[in-house]
Amino acid sequence: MQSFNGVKGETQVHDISPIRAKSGTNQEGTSAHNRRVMIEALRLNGALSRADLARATQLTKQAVSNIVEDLERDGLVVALDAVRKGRGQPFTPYRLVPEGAFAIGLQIDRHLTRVVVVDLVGNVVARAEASLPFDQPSEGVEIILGLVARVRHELAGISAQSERRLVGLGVAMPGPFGLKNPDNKWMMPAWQQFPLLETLAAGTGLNVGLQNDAAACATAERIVGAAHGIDHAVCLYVGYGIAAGLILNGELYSGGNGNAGEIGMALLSPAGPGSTPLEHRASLASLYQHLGLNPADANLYEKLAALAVAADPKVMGWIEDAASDLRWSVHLIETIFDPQTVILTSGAPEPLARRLLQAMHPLLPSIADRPGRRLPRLQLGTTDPWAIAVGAAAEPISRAFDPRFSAILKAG
Amino acid sequence: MQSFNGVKGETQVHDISPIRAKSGTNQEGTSAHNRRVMIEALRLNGALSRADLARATQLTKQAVSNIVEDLERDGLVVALDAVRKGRGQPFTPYRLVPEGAFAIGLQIDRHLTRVVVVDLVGNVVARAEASLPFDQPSEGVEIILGLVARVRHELAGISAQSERRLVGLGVAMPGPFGLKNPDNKWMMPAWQQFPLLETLAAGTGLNVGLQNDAAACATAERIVGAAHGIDHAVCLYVGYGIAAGLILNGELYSGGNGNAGEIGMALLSPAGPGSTPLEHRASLASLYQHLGLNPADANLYEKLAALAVAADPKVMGWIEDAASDLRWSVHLIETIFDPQTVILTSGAPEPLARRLLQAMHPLLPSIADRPGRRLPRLQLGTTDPWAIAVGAAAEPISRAFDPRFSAILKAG
DNA sequence: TAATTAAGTCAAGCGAATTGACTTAATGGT
DNA sequence: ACCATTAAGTCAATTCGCTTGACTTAATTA
Repeated sequence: MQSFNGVKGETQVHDISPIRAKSGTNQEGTSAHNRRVMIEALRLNGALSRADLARATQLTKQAVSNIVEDLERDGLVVALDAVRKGRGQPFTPYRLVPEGAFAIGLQIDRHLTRVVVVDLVGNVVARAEASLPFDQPSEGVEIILGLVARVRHELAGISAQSERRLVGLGVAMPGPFGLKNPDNKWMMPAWQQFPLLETLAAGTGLNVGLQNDAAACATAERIVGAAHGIDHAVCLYVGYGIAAGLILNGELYSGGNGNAGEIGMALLSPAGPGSTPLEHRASLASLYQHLGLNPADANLYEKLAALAVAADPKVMGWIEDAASDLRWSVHLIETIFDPQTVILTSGAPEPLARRLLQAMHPLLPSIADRPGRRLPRLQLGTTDPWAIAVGAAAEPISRAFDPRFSAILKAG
Repeated sequence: MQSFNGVKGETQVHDISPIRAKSGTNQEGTSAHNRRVMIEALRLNGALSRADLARATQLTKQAVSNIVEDLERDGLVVALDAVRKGRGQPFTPYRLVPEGAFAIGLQIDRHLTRVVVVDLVGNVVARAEASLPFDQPSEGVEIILGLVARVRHELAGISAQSERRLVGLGVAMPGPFGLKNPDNKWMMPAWQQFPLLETLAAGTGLNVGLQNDAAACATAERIVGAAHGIDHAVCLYVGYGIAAGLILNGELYSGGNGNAGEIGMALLSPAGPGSTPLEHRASLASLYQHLGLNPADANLYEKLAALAVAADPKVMGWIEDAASDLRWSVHLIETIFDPQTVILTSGAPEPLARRLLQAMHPLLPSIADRPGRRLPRLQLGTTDPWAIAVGAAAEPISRAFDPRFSAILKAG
């Protein structure tokens, strides 16, 4: 018997280091998973009868009946009118109750913060924004807590229960996080050093989670956008910086340290003077610089929209250059991830985003160019500037209600 | 109430399209998962007592006891001598029984095929190889079935039970799979068109699965190599072609169509004449061409080893060029995936691989260059030419015994 | 020698899905 | 108009696998 490498399966009796193992599970995990599966099925299919749910999830009618009854008692689903269709007893479809759960989403951007409240199905039920001091997080947090209190108050008006149904607060801000040299203008260094999550958790009493802005965009696309029900999608987000949100196997992928998809810092060639980070070329920051605009300008959005509609030559020039890099980025993403589709999202006004999308065509050949494709290789996602805040809010909802491996396991 | 995009959560009562949903689960799923967790814990930690297992998996002592008893009866684990350590009753460590399961791994390469039998802990217990006609799969399959029969016969000599304990046959061959134009010399077009898996399944009576060679390499690294117990690792495989095997969240990631990681076809710049596929520059095929060697040469391996040891100038020149591209590839991989480590593996002789690894240093700066790192950014994996076959065999073992989401769910 | 610590077993309990028979309420064929 | 058929959904008993809490065993330490 021989091993192909030096690393044999030698038996070491007892290690000093902590034991590495995944958690086990029990009936609670089973039940939690099945509840989540029901919710996801209703989210993806609109409304389903118990019999439909049983067929779709491979559970017995009886199990489904019990779970649906539970969910109904918890106010997460509601029965619609019975439907007669063909032979047999009429069926009673169930659908999700939007007011069954809420989450708060917080986007922290360079000069601006947005807060939204999103319900179980992804509708925005309250929103608020304010400008933010770029380098004064302690002041900024006060502003944020004020906005959160405001939307919470608004939420309280919706129903008496709604406060009880808040599942968490999701934060989205530019990454990457936790690096050595945070004196990088893309990363909002002052905010990264500040104990943001702890302060927000203490100030709101909610569970707080963090993602980068591209991840939030992908999360938003998955809950209410182009990635709805798609298990392998990459969301290319062109904002002030540029990054990719990765939906792999139906879940957001964050990497070993939460920085997966931060392609803004990717160098564009192996070496030498042409070796520029992607962020310096294909990002709105580069566009602002190209146009000599001040990123803090309050009318920036409208100005850009007007220039894009008018096909301003300087804008078109930037588009052409950026499109070249982005076209190649899509090629690389397709080659590396083999996704079902790539979604282009942007903080830019829609006319600009559309022109950018057009300029990226024709796409470079890649393995994505395969026979029998159904989804487009590249499609436009949302260009709503609130999308990141929505995605931030979608994360706690997804954590609470979507089927996922970790939800089955004990503890953690 | 408003939604940030056109895509509202409108309730459609009953769709014609099939209902999309994940499977539910039940106690069988629970139990299957817990068994797998035990096996993984023993694989990662060598030998553990029931009490250790209970602590590590968060299950109760009693549950662990029952499962261990089951596993012991099934011949998958065995008790070692009791150990006295500190106060309390001595504990009885358990370890995996290598002969508890076997799988056959098959590598199909351009001019060669290798077959191995691997046991539960990753030891190679039988091996065989033969040369293969590049473009005659129907003949080739006969040769392969002959080799498989041979190793199975050898396996039968190990124990009476061993044939019953064969969990499957894993195939590894160059990808990508299922593209439009399979008249590409890297992809072995004749083999891709041939109904290989069906023929092998019929000819062996075993479950058959397929991966590309880089994925197999990553699977091998995970079971017995540098990625053992690491949940986020990318395995960069430099063989005749080049590709990456992706271990994400502790599982191999294959993408939407099974072609994730096939970076050989990645273009090295956005456009223009410099836009070459990576495969044309950083692969052994390019080295053979650079040296004027015939890839089918039987002594290729020894020749390359000798040239590398002697620091042949032509080889060193290729190494320098390839290292530049690979250094950049590592940079991109780190930026995109944020893995805990990148593993360089190769079908090249070890001296050549070592020189290549050295030439890749210093690495380009990236987000992987973070404070508090424990693992090296880049490390050398196996250079054993049998590694791909081992990885091919490891896949069915992993499928049968490793904890994974899909193993909990009902049905297939 | 007695107290303490820890591994591991025993037996009853419990939660959640399964099973199979049953009820309800439609449609479609004669 | 009637009855067989089809399908949704319920009822009650069962089963399966983890949990609970008390108990046993066997070592170390004071």
